[in-house]
Amino acid sequence: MATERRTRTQLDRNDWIEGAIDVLAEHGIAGLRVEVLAKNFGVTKGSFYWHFKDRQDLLDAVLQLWKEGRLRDIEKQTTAIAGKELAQIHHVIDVYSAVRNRKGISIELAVRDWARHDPRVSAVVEEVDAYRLDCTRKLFLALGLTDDEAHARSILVFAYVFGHSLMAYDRNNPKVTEFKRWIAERITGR
Amino acid sequence: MATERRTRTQLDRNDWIEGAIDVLAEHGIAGLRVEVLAKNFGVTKGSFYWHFKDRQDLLDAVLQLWKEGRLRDIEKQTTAIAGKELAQIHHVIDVYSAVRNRKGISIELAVRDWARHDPRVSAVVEEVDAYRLDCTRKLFLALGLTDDEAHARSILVFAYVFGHSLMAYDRNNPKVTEFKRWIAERITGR
DNA sequence: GAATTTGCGTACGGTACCGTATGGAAAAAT
DNA sequence: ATTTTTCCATACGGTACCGTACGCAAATTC
Repeated sequence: MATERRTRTQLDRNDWIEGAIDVLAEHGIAGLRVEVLAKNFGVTKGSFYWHFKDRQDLLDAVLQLWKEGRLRDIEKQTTAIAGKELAQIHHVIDVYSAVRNRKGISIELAVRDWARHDPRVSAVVEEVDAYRLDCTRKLFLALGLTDDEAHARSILVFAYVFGHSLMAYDRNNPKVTEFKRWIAERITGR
Repeated sequence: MATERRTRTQLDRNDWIEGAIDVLAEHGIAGLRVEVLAKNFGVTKGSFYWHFKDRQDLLDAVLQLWKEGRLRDIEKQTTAIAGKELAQIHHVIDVYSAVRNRKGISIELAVRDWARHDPRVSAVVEEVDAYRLDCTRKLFLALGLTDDEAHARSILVFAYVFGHSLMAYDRNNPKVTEFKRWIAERITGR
């Protein structure tokens, strides 16, 4: 009998931000409205405006949390045991383009679309991109590649990963796994 | 003295659709509102609702026009003189990721974002993707590659192209042209 | 040249939001 | 046990849309 909201303690700022990221992933930045978000939580916006100055305040917080999370994640995904750098790069490609990571991909695409209409967001995405490229480049450098080649390959890694998630090609193709494997080897140079 | 609208003959359905595509490229599907579009043309929405049943009617027309244009374009860009297939693939990569083609890229990204929230749009994008992959695969096949490898490389071509346009990395890097060249060669296998 | 059709303006009701003001219950502090 | 603070509901005014009803002038047909 609707005890969920009753037992559930009150919402704090972080709950709102995480809920907002869910909505962002599902409906994009345009669908991230405070009244909709409040309805999702089963409360009214009276609650929202207690925790946040206005909608922009929430958006700023969402962006900040996303940025921190992405920076921490790429750092974690690219720390390799010495001698295992190649496997680590394959791991990065796999993790960032994984079918299991649907929500992560949705968030990524939603933020990038958001960035196309907001320079502040664009700046953050640039920062994250730069760091991702940097981390990945280090792995290539450890493999003995030149700086330029390591840079180019890093760009290819992420361009492929995000481009792939953007495409709506034969997902149910049985050979998809083979193709992905083949492509990954082509990108890393084996 | 504002003769533009006076000398300019009345708007027909196609004018509205093309204007809509401009707005779509700049503000995304969420920013494509009929009152805004009307204001862009310097008319009221009374005009719009004469040419269109409702907003969805316009969106359908936009999607249809986009689809036809993309199908025609990829066909045109991938018809190669015998023996010049490799150069043609490089041409495709160049054209679809070109900096000059900013508007085209904006439209592409806007449509793909639109597709993420509308299955009808998603279906069309899938169609276009499939045709693009098919056309490009034929070029690789002409180079003597196996069907699987031609398929995988085609996926890589477009994943890279769209992924690259999605990324906000060092655009003002002087070495960008070199990197793009290097990557293109890596994708085509030289 | 009167009648019609075409293309658009004006005016309206309705919806979905944003942000504010205010009140009030429950929890925490005193 | 009051008082205070926390957290949320209610109610409101305002904006930006959508779609419809209707009017009207210019172009077209008769």
